[in-house]
Amino acid sequence: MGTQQTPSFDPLTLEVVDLIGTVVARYHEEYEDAAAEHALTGAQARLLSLLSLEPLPMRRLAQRLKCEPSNVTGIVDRLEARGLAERRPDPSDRRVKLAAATEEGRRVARSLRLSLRFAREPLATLSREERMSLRELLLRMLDEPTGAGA
Amino acid sequence: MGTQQTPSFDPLTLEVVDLIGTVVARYHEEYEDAAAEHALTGAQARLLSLLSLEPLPMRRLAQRLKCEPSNVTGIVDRLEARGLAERRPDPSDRRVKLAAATEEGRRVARSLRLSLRFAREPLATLSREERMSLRELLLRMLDEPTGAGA
DNA sequence: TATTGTTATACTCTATAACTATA
DNA sequence: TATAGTTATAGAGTATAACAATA
Repeated sequence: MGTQQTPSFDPLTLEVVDLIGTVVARYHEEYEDAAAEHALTGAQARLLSLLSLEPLPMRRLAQRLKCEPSNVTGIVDRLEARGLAERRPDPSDRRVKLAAATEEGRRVARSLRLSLRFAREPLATLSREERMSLRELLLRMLDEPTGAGA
Repeated sequence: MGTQQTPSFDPLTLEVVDLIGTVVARYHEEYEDAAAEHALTGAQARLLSLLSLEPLPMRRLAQRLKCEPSNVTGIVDRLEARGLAERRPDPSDRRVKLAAATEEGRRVARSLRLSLRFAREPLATLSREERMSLRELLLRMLDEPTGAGA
């Protein structure tokens, strides 16, 4: 509306925001590449990575992936068709289906994790002390839940 | 190949990588939300943001967005249908079409940029000195082009 | 002959709404 | 009645291949 209130957009902040944007772009690129190397889409890779830790109800998967439950059906379908995931009944609630990674699925997930070069290369140039600094700064950044609004 | 070389996956590095993943997720979420508030998809928002700086050939847009040129056709089509972008001939090469943001498109792009809360809120908790430290660390991280490979 | 942009095609992801089977 | 998962549908992004216009 009309006059903007100039929200702390000083040059330094803008530069840092831009750098974060670059990190985000790089991260995504490498994640998609790593997924593609395993013939997985990004969504499939993310879902399989979740399942490699523990079986989860379809509903929970949707929450984790921040998408509608109907989408999870299709993604799990495709992983299941390739033998990377399976559906199991939940003994305590017969409405629930637990999605779980197969042994092959866990193997692929581990391979995917290891192929994420982002983990070693960019951070490899940082010393242990610098990594600790970075950890602190990122923690501070992510601290407030969603911002106190106005 | 074969035996993995255990790429410096110490606890600290893993934690930092995880934090970066969280930042990436948060950034994307907020970007998508900001785009949706303007009735734009993420891809449309990214393309429009590029055009708000300068007109670009379709081919260049594809390179910037890291996608195939055929996809750009559709995205620009949708922006054009809403009066946010337009195609112009390139005087120097009649094969080329320059995509450009309309005045309305630039207005939306600016509004989008301002609504990216990620710029102020997470960084607002950091002092100027801390922001400078963060900038240095991020620059160091992004320094090496793509990793020296093997 | 090579390049630019487009079209046609197919697949995946996405949200919405309606459906089923449980609870 | 409420919830979990699915299906059906439609829109958008994506890559591939083939095409017209231009270089």
